Amino acid sequence: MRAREAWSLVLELLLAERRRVPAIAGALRLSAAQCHVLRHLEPGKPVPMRRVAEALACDASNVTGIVDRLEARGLLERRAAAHDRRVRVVVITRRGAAVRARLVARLAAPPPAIARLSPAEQRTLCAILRRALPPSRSG
Amino acid sequence: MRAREAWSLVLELLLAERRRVPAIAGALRLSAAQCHVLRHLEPGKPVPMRRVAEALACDASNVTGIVDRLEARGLLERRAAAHDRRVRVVVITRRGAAVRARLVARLAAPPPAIARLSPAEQRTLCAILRRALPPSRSG
DNA sequence: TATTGTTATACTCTATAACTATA
DNA sequence: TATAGTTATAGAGTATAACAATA
Repeated sequence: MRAREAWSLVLELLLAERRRVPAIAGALRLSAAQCHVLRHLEPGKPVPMRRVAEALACDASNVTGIVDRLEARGLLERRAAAHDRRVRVVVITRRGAAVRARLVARLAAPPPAIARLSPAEQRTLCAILRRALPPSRSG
Repeated sequence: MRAREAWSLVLELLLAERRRVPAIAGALRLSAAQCHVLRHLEPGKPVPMRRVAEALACDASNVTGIVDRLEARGLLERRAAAHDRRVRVVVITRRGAAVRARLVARLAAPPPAIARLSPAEQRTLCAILRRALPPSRSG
């Protein structure tokens, strides 16, 4: 059973890259949670607050403050939902989309650990990870 | 170049397992940062505060509070270092070591994504990740 | 009655700056 | 002068509980 060893190696990689998100976030004057929200908001696709809370995997009460701060910077907007007046949806603004694009680009840059692998190893890694991850997944 | 794709898949796995550490921490009534500290402290091996800060990759001023709370629960102790009276070292207690053992065991349990891979895939994954990770690494 | 979003509250992590005691 | 640890401070994330508006 190599599952434990494989997992411990993944954890190690995870630990090695632990500062990556905070560092990229900081360079864009964002927090990690704010990055998650921006990343989750595709331009032109409104998302209810409740869905944002699920994406962040945190209590809904926290989303109020996180969205407040993003809205104050003009990176997203709150709107009323037509079908249910209890619901408020969040939409990324043009300015927010520009920040999001930079964010996504920086996150996508592979770290040294991945870059140092040979093309063949990278292909194999892709194949295995595609098998490992559940089929239904959202960025 | 599959590096970007491989990295995006690793990020996805990372995202999928994002709640793992907080969840395990919470079950042991610890924060994520406190878990990192306990994990870093091998029984019988004192570590200077400064090294703890490096392990957490945060400013040294934060370590004071984190260690304070662990010390208040009797999970570790502060001691004076013999060679340099400015330095204080941290040592895990017997009680702390017991909590640490449970913590490490739970962290080590492979998640579904890894467990669903075949033994051959797991072996290959191990081999690739060992190549990816720098040789000098500490848990 | 149940759900959505908010507010109030309390705790922890985080960085920066200033301080002390050593070196 | 420089370093190790602390304190003070401010800002952000987190959970729980209570609340108003709506379903």
